[in-house]
Amino acid sequence: MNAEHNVVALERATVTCPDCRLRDLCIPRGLPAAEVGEFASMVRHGRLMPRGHYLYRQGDPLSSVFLIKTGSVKSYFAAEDGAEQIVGFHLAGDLIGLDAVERGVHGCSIVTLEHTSVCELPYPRMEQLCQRVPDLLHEILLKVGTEMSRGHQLRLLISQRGAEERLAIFLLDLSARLGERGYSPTDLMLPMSRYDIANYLGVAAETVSRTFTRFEQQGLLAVDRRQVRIRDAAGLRTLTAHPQAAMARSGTR
Amino acid sequence: MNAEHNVVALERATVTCPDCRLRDLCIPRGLPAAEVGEFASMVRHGRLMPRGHYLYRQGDPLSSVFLIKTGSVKSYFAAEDGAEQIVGFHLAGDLIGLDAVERGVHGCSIVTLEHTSVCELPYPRMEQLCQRVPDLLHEILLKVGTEMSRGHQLRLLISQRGAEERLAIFLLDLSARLGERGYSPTDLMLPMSRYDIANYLGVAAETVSRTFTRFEQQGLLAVDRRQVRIRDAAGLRTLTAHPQAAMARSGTR
DNA sequence: CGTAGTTTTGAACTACTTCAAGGCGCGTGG
DNA sequence: CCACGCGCCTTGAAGTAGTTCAAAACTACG
Repeated sequence: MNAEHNVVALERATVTCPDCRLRDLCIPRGLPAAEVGEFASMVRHGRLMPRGHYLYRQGDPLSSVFLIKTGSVKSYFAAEDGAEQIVGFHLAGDLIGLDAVERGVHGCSIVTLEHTSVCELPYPRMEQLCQRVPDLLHEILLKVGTEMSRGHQLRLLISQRGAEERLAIFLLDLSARLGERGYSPTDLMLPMSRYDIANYLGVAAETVSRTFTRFEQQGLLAVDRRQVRIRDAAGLRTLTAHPQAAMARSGTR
Repeated sequence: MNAEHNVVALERATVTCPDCRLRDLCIPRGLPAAEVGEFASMVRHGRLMPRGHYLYRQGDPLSSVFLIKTGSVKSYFAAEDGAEQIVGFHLAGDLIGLDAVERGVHGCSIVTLEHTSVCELPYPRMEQLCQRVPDLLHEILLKVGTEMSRGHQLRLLISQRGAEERLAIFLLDLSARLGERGYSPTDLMLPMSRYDIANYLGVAAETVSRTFTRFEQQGLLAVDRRQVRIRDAAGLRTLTAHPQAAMARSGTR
């Protein structure tokens, strides 16, 4: 009963932007103080959803963009023949949904990987606000640009790096992002399955598994199911410096 | 002398947006007629550049965005260790430079692959105009979004498809894009080297070469150096339907 | 006509995939 | 509270697509 009472209390306690713990990671960080209130008033705060819940699906019309408050999601899209590609994993503070600006229709699906709470911002309002508040537009373009360059680096990773290097980079990147969000950068609780990691990194799930065990044998990691402790970050970073495939020639000369 | 005279004449003949042959592919297509003139006045039209010229380099501050009028370019970025990844090939009508919105600094370099003419639009002016003309913002987000989803598909292509399928898709895509621009969709003059194609598709250059010859032996293509004729588009499309690697499991269930 | 860059071809090698099977952990229902 | 069953994960062994190395053929261009 006490527990139930707490849940209700939590849901009622709509923390708005000025008070939010993620203030410094989220969109409002770029806004002048005066505008934050207006921004906050457009947002539906802290919607809770269980694991496996879809924020939206590929093909849905764009209605809102979302901000992850706690938890994590994966985004993926499917080709006509059913092949799926995980586009990315998103953590607290990430902005989601802008993939749909293309045609007003979402290009990929978003599923929660664990209990997750999100803030929801109706898209039309966001677009209006953009025109009044130049900084907001800038902030959003920044998010989009970051995602794009992330995608490019991932392509390089996948097409020019071996499996060990891919996983090392994946773990270091995740570690850094969790660190930015106030979690431990050495003790990671992976929210995604090996299959997800494999798909994301462009290798077979078995290869991911084997690589994990090899890392453990080398003393780089302590792995217990999805609980991963980074024992030797420097060692992981070393793997990172070994290009294994030929590099691009500049061509055109 | 006659020739020299013509060159001068060409450079003087600054065709502006309302008269441009690419009107329907370029940004102004989304603008109300009244705004096109204002847009056009901000643009430096039809700058000519030889093959191998850089529009900008990775790390350069963002000063302008560019629109390709004729010719083609490739964009690539380099990791710290020197590995390079070709991000994309751009043809007439493509908008270039928005990769820099992230931090005001370009995330990749752009080189011309042949004689190319571009229109240049100073970025600050573009941003100002965005706030007055909502449609322009929309048009730009659309471009960015398209590029993003193109990147995602490419990741799927690279991590889940075999070399033959990658090349087939590459050729069909190029064919379609050239077709949209009024060129022949069956007789392609590839502006990029085999190394470029290889890097873009995430395989070795030798593999690209071998795949080309196999396609020719199968009667799918007629290949003469960079001149490629598509003899059997349907056949190429068939290759496209053969996923060769395991597909993503949905995980999370 | 020679040089440099690009492309093709050949042959050996290997990192990763695929197939197959066993183990482990967790939630469910008895 | 324990046993059952289903996913998830790991491990092994065999196969292969693609890489790497090496060198020759071709093209363009001065």
